[in-house]
Amino acid sequence: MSEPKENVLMEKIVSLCKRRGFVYQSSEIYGGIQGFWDYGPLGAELKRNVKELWWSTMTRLRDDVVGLEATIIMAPQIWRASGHVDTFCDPMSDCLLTKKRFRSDQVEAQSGVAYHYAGARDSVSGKQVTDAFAVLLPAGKPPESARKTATQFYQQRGLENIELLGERTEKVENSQRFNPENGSLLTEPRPFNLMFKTYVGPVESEDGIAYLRPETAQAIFAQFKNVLETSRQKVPFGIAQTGKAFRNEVTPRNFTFRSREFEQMELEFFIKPDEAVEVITGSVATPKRAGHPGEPEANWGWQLWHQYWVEERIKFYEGIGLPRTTLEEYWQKPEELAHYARACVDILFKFPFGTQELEGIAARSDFDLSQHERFSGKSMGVFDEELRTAWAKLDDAKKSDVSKRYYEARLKYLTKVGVEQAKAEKDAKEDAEGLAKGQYIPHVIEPSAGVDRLILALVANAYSEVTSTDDKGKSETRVVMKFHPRVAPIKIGIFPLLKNKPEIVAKAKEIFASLRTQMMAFYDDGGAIGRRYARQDEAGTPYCVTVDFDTMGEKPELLNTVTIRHRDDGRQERLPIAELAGWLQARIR
RNA sequence: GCGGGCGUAGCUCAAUGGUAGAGUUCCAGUCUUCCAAACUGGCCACGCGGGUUCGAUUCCCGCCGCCCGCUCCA
Repeated sequence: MSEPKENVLMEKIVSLCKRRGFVYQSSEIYGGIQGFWDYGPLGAELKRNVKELWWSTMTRLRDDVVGLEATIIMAPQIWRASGHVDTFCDPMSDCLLTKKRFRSDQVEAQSGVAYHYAGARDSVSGKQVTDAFAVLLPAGKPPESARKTATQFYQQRGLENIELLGERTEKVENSQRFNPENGSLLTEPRPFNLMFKTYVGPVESEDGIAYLRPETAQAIFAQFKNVLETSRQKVPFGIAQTGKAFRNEVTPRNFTFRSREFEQMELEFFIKPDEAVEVITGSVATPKRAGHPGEPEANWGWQLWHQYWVEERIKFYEGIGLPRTTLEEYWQKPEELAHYARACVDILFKFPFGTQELEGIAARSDFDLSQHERFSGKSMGVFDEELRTAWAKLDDAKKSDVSKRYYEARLKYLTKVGVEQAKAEKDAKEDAEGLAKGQYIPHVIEPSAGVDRLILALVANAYSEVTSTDDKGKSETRVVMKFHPRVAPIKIGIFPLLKNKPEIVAKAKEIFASLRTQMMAFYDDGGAIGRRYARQDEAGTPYCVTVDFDTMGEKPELLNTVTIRHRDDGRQERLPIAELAGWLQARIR
């Protein structure tokens, strides 16, 4: 699993990130803080580029997606409706003997006789330990085995010649307090709340408790009706949002991969329930083959929409320089799916520390909007004129068939979330009647990506080393960050060939002044030309131009031209200064 | 949260119970005709806090952080 070589690569990447100003540890001068990372000058540009590309791909270049920018702290009821208050708060217990960790509520219940000990004493040194311990034995097993386990426990605490103290027994029925594997007592269940808590208002009282959002998505659901009414969009359409989210991870690991403060890029794409599609178009289209299904059609059911977004997202990754060979698709198995999800595809990237998730594309049915409808008491349904018109033209058999299926789907949701049977049936019936009038709660496809993970993937993918040997036989290794020009932090480096020739310097500065209004450009006249190229290679700058004597007209036919040097192969070509901006724009867009 | 390893310039690595040294990077300068050239000068470090000691970067303890494993990952 953890080849030393992969570790070394990760260490090099972390080191380069710091050296070149991509990523620093947060609060480093105070010793750092676990799970928090800052982006330096190059990292900030890289991240901005990635977010802007996502934003324009997902919203500006599409007719059917609009944006939202919601607050990080929202009404705490949102997190009850979404389920985060419950599922983010798992009680945990550790085995006192082996330190193995358990979800307290998922420990297999056991019965038998518990042997309690108040402590132990070393019969030779006289040293005493007063930690309490207990072992559960199945009924009928000899007490000796409990004493043996307890002896191990006290040996770990530094005693050698164990004399157990205060043994007493107790009958235990269906207890979850003992390790099923060895009978050892577990620690008291301790809550692990993964949501960061804070207080709104000056008084830190229970009433003021609020949470930093653990995902950006819920705001989209909470604002769904407002966006629908003000954006002139109709289902199917999407709402996109990027922003910070916070999770108090048990173990932040792998550099920035699992951070406690991180940024997400999420789309909630709302679609009609399959029953509505069927009524309107006569039948529901389902996936025919793997790969991109093409431009959306009115008869697409949720499965085609899901496949469409998986392929759109992979296309996006390819477009910013993550080849398909570095990615993996993982279709979650039915038993792995969250209870509300119908399907979920993870897009994974082959990180040096393992193949890990970049983005999840979940088909979440109408779960989220339904939850907010129940918890807020506000309708999350939409009215669909097309559906009402089409419904009127159906024959009675079809009406009753579709109606029944919609009723069953709604009933299934309502009973699953714990609505009492009689009320669930009544509500599901109302929902089915609503469908006949053109009303439904939209279903949703959710492509949800982690910005920081993507940055790390781009950095890992770009990292490459070039070893060259000079004529003295001394070899050295240089790092080249092969970012796609679209995401590269600096697009162009501009150098005067010589620093001490004022006219060359002035010309280079002139080019810099003109290009920097259009793209991230960097002027450098420090050190030898080769050193400047090497510095830009480490920053991942795809192109560098150099102003030389020919630019100034030493060879008249080359007047006002510059050399442009390619990062990945060192190749150079000559271009008129006037064409430079256009040449670059064509490559960084 | 548990167990193991680690913590010296930005980076790579030394030495030491008695005021920390090199290479490289970086900055300034001389010199320059396209891939980390040379020379000169300069900046910069014992993670933090206790303890032992006349004196601690070195020994001990605690904390913090990083790496690995366990656990967790809606």
